[in-house]
Amino acid sequence: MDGFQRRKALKKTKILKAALDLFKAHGVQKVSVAEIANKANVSQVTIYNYFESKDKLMEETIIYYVDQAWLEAEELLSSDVSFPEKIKLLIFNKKEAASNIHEDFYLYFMKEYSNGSSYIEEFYEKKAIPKMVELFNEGRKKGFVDPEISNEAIMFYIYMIKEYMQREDVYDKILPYTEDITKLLFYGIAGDRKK
Amino acid sequence: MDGFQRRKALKKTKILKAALDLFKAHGVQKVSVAEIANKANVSQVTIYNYFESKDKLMEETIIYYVDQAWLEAEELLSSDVSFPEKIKLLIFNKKEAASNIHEDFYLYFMKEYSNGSSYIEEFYEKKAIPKMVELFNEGRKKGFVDPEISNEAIMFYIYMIKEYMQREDVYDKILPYTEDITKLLFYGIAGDRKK
Amino acid sequence: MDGFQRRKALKKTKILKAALDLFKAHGVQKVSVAEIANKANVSQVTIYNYFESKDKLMEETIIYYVDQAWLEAEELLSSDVSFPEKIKLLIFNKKEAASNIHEDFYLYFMKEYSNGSSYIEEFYEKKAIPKMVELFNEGRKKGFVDPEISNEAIMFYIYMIKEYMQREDVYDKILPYTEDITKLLFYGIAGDRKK
Amino acid sequence: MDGFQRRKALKKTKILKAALDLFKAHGVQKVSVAEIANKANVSQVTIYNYFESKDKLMEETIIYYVDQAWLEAEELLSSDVSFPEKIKLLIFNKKEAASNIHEDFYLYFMKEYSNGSSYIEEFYEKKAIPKMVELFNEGRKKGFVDPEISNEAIMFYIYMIKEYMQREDVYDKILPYTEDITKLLFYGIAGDRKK
DNA sequence: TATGAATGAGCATTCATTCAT
DNA sequence: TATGAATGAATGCTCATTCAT
Repeated sequence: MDGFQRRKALKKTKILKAALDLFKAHGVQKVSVAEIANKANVSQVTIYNYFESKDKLMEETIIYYVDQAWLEAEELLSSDVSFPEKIKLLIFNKKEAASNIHEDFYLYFMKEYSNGSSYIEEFYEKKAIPKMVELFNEGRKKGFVDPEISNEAIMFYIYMIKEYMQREDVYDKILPYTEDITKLLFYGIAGDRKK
Repeated sequence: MDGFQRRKALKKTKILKAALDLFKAHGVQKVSVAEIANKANVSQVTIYNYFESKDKLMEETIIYYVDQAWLEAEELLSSDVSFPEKIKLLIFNKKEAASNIHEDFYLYFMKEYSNGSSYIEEFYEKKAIPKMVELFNEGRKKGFVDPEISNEAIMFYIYMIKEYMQREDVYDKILPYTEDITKLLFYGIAGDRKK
Repeated sequence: MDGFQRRKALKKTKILKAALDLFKAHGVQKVSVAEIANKANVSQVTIYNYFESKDKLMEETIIYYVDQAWLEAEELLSSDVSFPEKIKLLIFNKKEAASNIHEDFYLYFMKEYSNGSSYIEEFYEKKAIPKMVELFNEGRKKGFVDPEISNEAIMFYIYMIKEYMQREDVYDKILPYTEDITKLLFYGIAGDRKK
Repeated sequence: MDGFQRRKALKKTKILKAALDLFKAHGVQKVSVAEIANKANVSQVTIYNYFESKDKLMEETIIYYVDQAWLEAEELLSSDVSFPEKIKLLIFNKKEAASNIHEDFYLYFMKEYSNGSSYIEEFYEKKAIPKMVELFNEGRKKGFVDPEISNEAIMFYIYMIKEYMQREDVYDKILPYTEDITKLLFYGIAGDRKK
């Protein structure tokens, strides 16, 4: 990558960062291209030169965000803590890049995901899901996970909780019940019947 | 209620219905007052006469929606099926008014709820929560519910799943895992360890 | 005037009063027909039944106002005070119906006057001007008024000052200079050179 | 000022000119931003880019107008004519930028003035008033001005007449009485009693 | 006669996008 | 490449006026 391209990439990142910050804070719909340009200290047209349209910018912002978030998640998954702890951190760890996402942005993110936008789709298929499956298998080996439950269902479950926790209005309300939620995740509403 | 008022109420309902349909389908922000007026076959101004502003219209639309949804939920809760079946239906019953809500509308709904808008808040406090608590207590009596888990946590859990299922992009994907999800809800990822 | 007509007249007056109050307070342009209807406790349509249009309502409101103001002015002019005192009161007497008129209303009033709307025109010609001329002649007889100055010019002068004083933004600022203004009116910027 | 800025300033002036013309002719409230845009041959949005809002545009238009009017007034005041002639010209000189202002615009102008909008306020304090005081002092030295009358009162008087003359409906009617008005200004309704 | 309901036309303002340099 | 300037289209909202009872 020569100087030109490096500078170009830098500027792109600057724009993506600005966009991500604003999208996270106020949602996609409420943020105008002008605001992003302003925050990134570039002209609106520069944004169009790099990203074609607000829609495309949003797509790339999501990709940028996914990449960042994945770095954090991967670190956690590869770390040396017990299975239950991993699960708990995965769900409640507020440090993650995702923290305090404006719901509106999350929606766009999820839509992107389910729309089959190749990058996100591939990211899940090639990176996120395998790593999670690996985690569950580890959990099964250690007796934490019911062998009869499909990985898909568990994943759905975990993403669901995680996502729910991201919501501004939910997190604080639910924090006091962290223990209960964890218990529910592991043993369901019927409780640990072995005890 | 005389003829005048009846007609007024009818028109109001017509507008609310149109608004609800459109909000559900495309979200609040993407639907213009003009579109609602069009769909309801009234003039924009009539909407303003009845509802003051788009914001207020949205509030009333949410109330209208909650009322409708509650009718269905209450029927289910009062019906003569077993506890597990009730829970399952509560979560997966697609017949409910809520079906296929555009996420954006849901966001507004939840914001309304957490903002302490009196009607919704009161609705939960006075109607929804008591009925749910009653359900859980019944479940506990019959041994389906861990006595150590708080009602709040369970409710959070159920609403979370329910809400998640409402999402256009999720429902179809998750349907095949209905059984697994139900199991997870009841026994968690550890599975029914009593078996 | 039978009961019907009396009630009709009463309602008309009620509307005119409401309109006048609002016009005075906020100007003609900022007051909507709905507000007038509201303040007068009648329906908008009733206003249209009586006055045809907002424009016509305004015309009649002005007439109503002129009639009221004239009553006060006439009383003053017919009273038993000296010529200079009369002039002074005429100009500075804040009690008059006109007090604290929103400028915007005054504009409409003056436009009406200069447009040759028959009533106002006639009012001036038949009532106001003759009375003023009478006053000036009395003033001339007593040596207060230069015989060489035309009545028209004096009238213009007095109306001008009076009108200027009506303006919200002017009255308070100018009050401290009341004496100076009066002197200027009587002796001009050159001052009383006889002294 | 480079080419960019020059063109920008030019366009701004073009808009201000259009706005001033329209405001003068029909008043502020009756003129829509669209009309101004049309007359200035720019898009509405351009106006918003330059002036933020209709209100701000109006403020700047007033400033623009004051500046223009002052240029003419200053020239007159610095010219080599007698004191009485200066006063007369000041009042009756129709050439001035102010000519035939719609009253509504004048209201906004005066409101601006009395609201303490810094520019106009400062303009009066630093420029207009000192120059006028200078004029009066000159008049006093030459025996045209009563030493006992305050500058404030005289200024009030002159502005009042000037303003009154600006009004569309007044000027033509009053023109025949120019001489009388001037006499009244100098000697009051009592007349020049020295004669 | 009186009125609640309804409306077409208009307004200030915002925004994603393109033009011209 | 980068940008200041410009814009068409749309939006929420208001108002004087008319309809229908």
